Amino acid sequence: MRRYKIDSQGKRARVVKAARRLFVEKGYHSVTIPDIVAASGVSTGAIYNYFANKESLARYIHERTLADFQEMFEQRLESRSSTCEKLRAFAELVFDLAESEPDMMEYLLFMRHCEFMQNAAPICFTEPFQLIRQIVAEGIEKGEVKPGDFFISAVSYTGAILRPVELRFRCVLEKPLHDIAEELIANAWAAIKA
Amino acid sequence: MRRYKIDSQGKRARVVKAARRLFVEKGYHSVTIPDIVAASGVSTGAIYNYFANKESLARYIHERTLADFQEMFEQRLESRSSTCEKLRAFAELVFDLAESEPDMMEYLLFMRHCEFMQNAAPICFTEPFQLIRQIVAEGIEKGEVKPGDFFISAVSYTGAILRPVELRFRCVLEKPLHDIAEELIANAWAAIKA
DNA sequence: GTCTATAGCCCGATAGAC
DNA sequence: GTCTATCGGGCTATAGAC
Repeated sequence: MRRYKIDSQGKRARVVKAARRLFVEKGYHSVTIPDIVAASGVSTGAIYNYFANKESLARYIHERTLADFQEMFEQRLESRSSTCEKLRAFAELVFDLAESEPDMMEYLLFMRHCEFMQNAAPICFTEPFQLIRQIVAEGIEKGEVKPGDFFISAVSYTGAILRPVELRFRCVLEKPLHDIAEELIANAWAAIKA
Repeated sequence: MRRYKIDSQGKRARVVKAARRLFVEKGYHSVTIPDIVAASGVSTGAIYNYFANKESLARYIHERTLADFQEMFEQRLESRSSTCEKLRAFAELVFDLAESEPDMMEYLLFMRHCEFMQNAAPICFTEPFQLIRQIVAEGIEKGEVKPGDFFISAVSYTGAILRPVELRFRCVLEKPLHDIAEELIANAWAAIKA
């Protein structure tokens, strides 16, 4: 009852890892199959054994990356009850991933999936960001977030958190995110708290 | 004493306009010369008469777009004295441009210039964003912005302003930016005010 | 399953007429 | 200055041996 395509030497995973790194760095269209071959050490023929074509490889990477992020976010939310703490969980996850899984975080921040999927939803419409908006909406009901449009408050918060991560990757911010995390989280919360 | 290449019918400008739109939409590498020919109504030969190659067209567009933004920003700063008002000038410029010059604003937000210029400075290192940081630093000195690292406060503010613009372009935000501008500016200022 | 070699296609840039 | 037609290069995806 096993999958019909066995990946005995983890080649599939190596291709995925190398390709995501390259896609983020150079953009989907700039990455050639020979590039992926060189970076992963897996041959052209083997790549086409695991993926129908370059586009379906990109789609697979996209889905996996989003699903992994969503799972991590939900896991960290379990122990948090107040709105402030839940939003902090998002910020901390993002800051942690920027250090421990930079490929994943850069993908989420910078990847243009429209280069290979014409009519896919923007990332900010996907589950994790829907969840953020829901948390903010509940925060307004509970009186923890200032009254107003929950959408606007959610955007103000995530903007104040995600922009520093972008600038850290672009080497504009010199200090590691962990050193300035508390100040960033405080600023973001000050923008929307009741 | 005139330029040696005359552009009698504004073809050069039409190429620039069409190419910037296409570059933002599809990314540098996805845009082909035939695409630009179709979108601008200018022939291949004429395009190569005005620009040495595709890359130098992209560089020209990049420089012009940044310089235009910087000029507009400086102009709007002239009448503002307090830190809050200066930062508001930035926010209002960005919101206005998103409506009146969406191509320009999308270019500034989304364009990956590293696709055609390998070692160019990130946009956030360029003059307009240096200026923002300077304004915030002065605001801290004057006691208008809370004490701390001016870099962090500048990033928190611009993040809370630019993210909504991104989401508006991605059609995640349904309301026009002008309708929610005051709330966004208030949130961003709340994040960093003294 | 995995490899190498290559077919077939499309793009950027140019040549040469007007 | 502007056009159309085309060349050479480099890409994706496949063929066929192992």
